Amino acid sequence: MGYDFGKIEVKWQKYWAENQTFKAENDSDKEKFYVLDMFPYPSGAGLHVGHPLGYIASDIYARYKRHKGFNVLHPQGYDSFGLPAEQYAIQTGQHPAITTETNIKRYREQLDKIGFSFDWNREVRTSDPKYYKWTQWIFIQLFNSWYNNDTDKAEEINNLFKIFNKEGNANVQAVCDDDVPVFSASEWKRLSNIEQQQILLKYRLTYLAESEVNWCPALGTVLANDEIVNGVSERGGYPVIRKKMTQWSMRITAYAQRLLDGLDKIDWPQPLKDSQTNWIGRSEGAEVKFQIPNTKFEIPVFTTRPDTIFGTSFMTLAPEHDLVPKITTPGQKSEVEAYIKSTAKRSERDRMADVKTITGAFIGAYAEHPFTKEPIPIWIGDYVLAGYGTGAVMSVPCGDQRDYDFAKHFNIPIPNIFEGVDISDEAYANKEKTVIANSDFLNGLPYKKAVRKVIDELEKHGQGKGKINYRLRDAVFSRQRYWGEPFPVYYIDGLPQMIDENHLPIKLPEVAKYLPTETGEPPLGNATIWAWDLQNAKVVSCSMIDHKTIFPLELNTMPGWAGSSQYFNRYMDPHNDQEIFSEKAINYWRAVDLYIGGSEHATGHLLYSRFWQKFMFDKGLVPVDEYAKKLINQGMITGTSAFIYRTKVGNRVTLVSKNKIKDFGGYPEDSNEASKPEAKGKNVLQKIHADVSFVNTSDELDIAAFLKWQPEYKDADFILENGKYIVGREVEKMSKSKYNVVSPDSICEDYGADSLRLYEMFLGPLEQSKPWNTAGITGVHGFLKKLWKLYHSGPNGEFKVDNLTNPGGILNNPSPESLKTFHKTIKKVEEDIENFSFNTSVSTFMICVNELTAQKCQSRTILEPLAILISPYAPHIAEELWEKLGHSGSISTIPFPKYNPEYLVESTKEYPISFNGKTRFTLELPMDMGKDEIEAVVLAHEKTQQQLAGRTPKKVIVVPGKIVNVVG
RNA sequence: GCUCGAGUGGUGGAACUGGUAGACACGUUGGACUUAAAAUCCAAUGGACAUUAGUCCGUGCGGGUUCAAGUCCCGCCUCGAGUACCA
Repeated sequence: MGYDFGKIEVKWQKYWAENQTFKAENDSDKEKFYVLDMFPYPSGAGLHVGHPLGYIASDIYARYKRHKGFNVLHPQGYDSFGLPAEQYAIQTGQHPAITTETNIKRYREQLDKIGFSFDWNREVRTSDPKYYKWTQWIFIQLFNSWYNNDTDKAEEINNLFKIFNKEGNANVQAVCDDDVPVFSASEWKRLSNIEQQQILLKYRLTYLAESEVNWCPALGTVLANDEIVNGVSERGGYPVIRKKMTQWSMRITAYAQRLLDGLDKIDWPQPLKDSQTNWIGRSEGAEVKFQIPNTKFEIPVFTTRPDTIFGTSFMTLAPEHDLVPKITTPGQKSEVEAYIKSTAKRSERDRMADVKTITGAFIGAYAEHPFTKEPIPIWIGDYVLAGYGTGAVMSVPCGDQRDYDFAKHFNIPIPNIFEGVDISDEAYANKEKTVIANSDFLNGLPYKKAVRKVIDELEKHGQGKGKINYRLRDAVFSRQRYWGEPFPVYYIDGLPQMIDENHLPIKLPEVAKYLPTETGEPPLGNATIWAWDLQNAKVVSCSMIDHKTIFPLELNTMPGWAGSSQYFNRYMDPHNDQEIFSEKAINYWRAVDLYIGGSEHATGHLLYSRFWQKFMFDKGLVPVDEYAKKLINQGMITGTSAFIYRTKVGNRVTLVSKNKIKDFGGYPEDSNEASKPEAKGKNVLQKIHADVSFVNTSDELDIAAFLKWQPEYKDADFILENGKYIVGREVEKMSKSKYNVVSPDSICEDYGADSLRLYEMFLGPLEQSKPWNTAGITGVHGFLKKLWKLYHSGPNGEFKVDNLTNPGGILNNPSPESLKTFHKTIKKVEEDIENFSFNTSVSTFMICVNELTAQKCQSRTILEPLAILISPYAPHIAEELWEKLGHSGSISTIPFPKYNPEYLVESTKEYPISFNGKTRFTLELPMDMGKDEIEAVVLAHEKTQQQLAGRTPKKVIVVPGKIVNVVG
């Protein structure tokens, strides 16, 4: 009886589903362990073999932890709001909910075939109103909060309101908009309700504000930076302009420092931490105020080099800076306006790509140096970004290369304030070696001391202060899309109001069209019913808006990251319709113990979700402020594309086999030869992707199948080698358009899910990216067959354990060498799982089974625990063998075997001995011999004596079990 | 440009704190069993000379530390990922 993986896998998958084998309880005496995957977006293309890599790794770990006696939470769900479903809807009119449902079904089928131990009772979908009710709920909590820098946490907005009533805002240390005026309690009370609300909005953790976005008028929507190529939209090639729009934003900047500090507490990959650190971009320096004489204006700038303040020879503002129109002199007006117009046309990307060209304009105004009181000309230039710092810089050309280049270009003086440094060719930016000169009270001071001194002086004169600036910006939270969470917001007199929590969720309305309306309103503007009836607390028809009891609703939807920022906590109590999760559930599960997912979310999801978690922590809703203790980034699995080479001979299309190209007098179009000028007019062969499913493991193309797929080559000539057409191979990203996609379904069908699981792990280290190559799977598949055989040694292939009652059939006493083999394996496998070295443990299994087979191991004492050991990796075959061994029920919670160190002790061990790194011989010594004893034996050894030739050894290096080294 | 990571056979990759480099697997070659193929099993497989027994060279390049370096230090080269006028 052979290894019939198909039958076994169907049987056990059905068993697990029927018996709810992997259901996690919120009530358990066992210790908890939470293993989380990043939930997938269910795309129409289905899964390819690259997708489940992380899921397999986390599944192995989850199953291992179950064997170790933990109550394991291992959930899965779908991040089902998103662009592709909406694009599809725009093209076909098909409702995104329908395509999403279809895709989820397909995903589920594919996932089930791989045999994951997910607790599907806890499935969540971000597009499900029962789920996004709580996304909307969190939004309301954020709206009702402000960030108090004194207590360093988020607090109720009502408290702020009370403080304003009592004493105004002079003593409030809050993270808020820059333009909040200082007011007293009496001034506050004199404000109208609307004015008060407008001020509170500047403090709320989610707020409405004008921000600059990439607007594509033709598409009628905002585009992200990566949706724009060379200044035009990626889709359609329409022009994109930068435009100010009123948008919802999240005040993530309030948490910048805590997001940085938190990184020290969590076990995440260093590169990922680095990229978050980078993204937050903390820099220390000072804010300096420059007055503009004879006006009420002052320009604050941020600088990391306040020590160079006496080197300031001009100021530069971002072209979009608010003050520019106000302070430009009439004589410069036309030039300045022309410049602003020309920069506004350039997209962010253009600006980035073209950093070499120096442009700018003098605006005619002068600021006053805070110390020397000398006039400083004010320029605008697009090397200064509106969104960073204050959008203005004090330009110190001797100390900053960009300022230097700008000064050179516009003939602005470059005063030197560094001692003993030549700045005739370039700026001098080495802070550590800086000694300041020509700088009044700073002369002779090194960088650090000078910085401190300047900040002291600035503060004394009210001209500035020490400041920490962050690169991180508040996150824009509005999208002009249909397929996302609606905001629980309506407007009275243009002011946003939260819908009462009791009326959530606010469900997405049906719309006629999924594109934004022509007036620029988001798709929800196309809904026939989409307004808020305050009295009756329900969504009603647009035509009835009277602004008295019926009010307009927010038409934007939330961005993709909204739904994924708290899903890990919702899994703990996913069916709770009273609370986002119960206190009991969150206090039991607390945090994710192991999170596995891709590094592409480093500065998106993984940052936003940490932000929300910290907010939830401040509100006392969660017990920990970092939700994932350990995180692992699995690498990408790339595809191995296949190419055919096409050319024309006369009028005939000719396809040339790879190794015949040279004989044919040609070369592939991307080869070195083809790029040389002499290649012109020579025989350059076009490379065309062939579907990898028509290519066998020896790179031979199945011509018949290929022609069926691409009938246009029916009449082509094939130039073969040895009767075969050999394709070219290249590693590329796995993608439909490259015809190199391998689906897990076909692998499961041909080799089984257990082979797929083992092979994905065997391919290489989890965190590395590596190419898929189906050919190699025969190795692990062969291993599973050997494993099966190990348990089936009878002459007719009957199960070996059936012979248990048959005298002489089964030896219950394993041989010492089998015990050694097996206990060695337990130790290694356990260590490997704990270190996430899944690839090497697969090798360990292979060695183990090979050795046990060679040793003719027939012992139940070994074969039983071996099945457990292997079950996290290959659960189906393990369950089947476990059953054949006479057990009922699932193997999944049977305790993991323990190794006995006694079996690992070797009685003697060969110790290689070397002298001066050259001469080597070995001694056989008992394993348990101590250091001194070994030394004595080594010295007494005849050969050692010869080698030492009468000299006394300086030292004997002993590493028990490893090596002995004698230094003569 | 900056930050991080990686360079080991024909290929994917092993090698724990420096301690017999190339585990395990793919591929290739030869053999067994077969009418044949598949499947299975056995053997060889870093390179060069010797082909019994051995010797020398080998972890991107050049130095260094050490009895001993893939591993540690210094200087380069190449590739990959992220980020980009951040004042």
